[in-house]
Amino acid sequence: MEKKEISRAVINRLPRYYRFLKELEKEGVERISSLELSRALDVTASQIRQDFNNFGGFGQQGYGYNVQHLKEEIGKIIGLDQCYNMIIVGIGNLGKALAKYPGFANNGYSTIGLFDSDPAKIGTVINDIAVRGIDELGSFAADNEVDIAVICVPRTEALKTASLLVEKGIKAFMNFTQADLEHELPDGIFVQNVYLIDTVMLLSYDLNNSKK
Amino acid sequence: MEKKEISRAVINRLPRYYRFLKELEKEGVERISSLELSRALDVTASQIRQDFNNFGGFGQQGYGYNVQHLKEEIGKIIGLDQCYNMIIVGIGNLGKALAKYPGFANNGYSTIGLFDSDPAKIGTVINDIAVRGIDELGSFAADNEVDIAVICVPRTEALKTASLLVEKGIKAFMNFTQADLEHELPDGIFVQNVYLIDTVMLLSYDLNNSKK
DNA sequence: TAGATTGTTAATCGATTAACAATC
DNA sequence: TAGATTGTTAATCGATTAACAATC
Repeated sequence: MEKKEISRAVINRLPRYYRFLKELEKEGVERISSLELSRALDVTASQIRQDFNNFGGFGQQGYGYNVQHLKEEIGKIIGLDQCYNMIIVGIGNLGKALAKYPGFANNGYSTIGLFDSDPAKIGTVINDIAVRGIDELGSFAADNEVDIAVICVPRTEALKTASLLVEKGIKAFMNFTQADLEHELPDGIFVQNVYLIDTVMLLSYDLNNSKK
Repeated sequence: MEKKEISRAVINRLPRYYRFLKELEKEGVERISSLELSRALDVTASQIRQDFNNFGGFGQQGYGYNVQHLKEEIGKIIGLDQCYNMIIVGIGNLGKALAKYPGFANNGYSTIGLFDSDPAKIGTVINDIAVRGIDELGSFAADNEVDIAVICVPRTEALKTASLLVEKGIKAFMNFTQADLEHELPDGIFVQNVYLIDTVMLLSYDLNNSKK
């Protein structure tokens, strides 16, 4: 099983490919060429072929790609042939919104636990799941198979929370705080940050640097 | 005013630099070297100096960088010496959470309008702002100085909504839907996507491709 | 002055694009 | 078979890193 390390740039494009193919499939499109894909996705056809060939190539000369097959293969690479259990820690406005967000379940990510330290929230039910106290977090993580933890606690609590979960064996974090978990947690732990502030800042940069 | 185009990779790092410097400033740190920055931010010292030198260089040989000055200069580049007006369109769970999110206001982004099509929501007040009907969106955008629109409507409405706002002169969009606004809207319009699904997908990829 | 650390040029590395032979 | 389009190699482009002279 000799793998030639696949670059992060390629990986990062996979979800986008997947989503687009899923849509094509829904529309009943059967085949598509790299050129057509490139027009729809605003990348070069060459790049698309290169990307796919990192994984062995899923097409056929003279034909192109079978939409359904390509979708499934990319899904497998991402790991979408499995389901994942998520917990959300910190049921503030954002945590609550994520608990209700249908997109996760629709794609195979089930939320199986919600946690907050506020006694007023503990016991309330969101989307059929009761909020548990943060003191139960450790035991819950130890007793259940949790794949991904969504961190929505206040920034000051983020590292402590994540570290506890790492101890209990959780390896993947979706981080909505400004804490730099990636740098602070041990190697082999995966962190994806959603830095909402950074995102709007990039918009103001663009607004200020376009008027020429 | 000869500008040598600054690469997006550099721009994308600016918010992170800014946030870290802001924190250093709060802690009372006065000066810092590129080497110290590189340790804290997990990039090379060389890259940090390169990045800053795209804008002329803010340091001093033998001394390093003055934290406050550097923070202010990067802030100016991002455009944080100004304030911005935002509107949020689509007050579902996510839209509501964003309306209550303090991070925006804390960084100079004021939310001045909320819009939804659901009559039950219209008139309700979130964070001192009354939700308006979506039918008022066009006139509101025309009558007020709106810099950034946050798109939280259902995906099927996203392009229509954004197009209307483009007509009214809005140039920057923060997009929480899966719609590919970037590709569909005219040139010169800035879109930042927050694809929550893509983010968790990258975590499942990592989970599946680490166990060696 | 000597030491430190930047600014900046040159070297390296990696990712994207171009081109075309392979082949369906 | 002829046409189409991939898989794949080679060329280009851009971003990161290394190195060091400039200078505070």
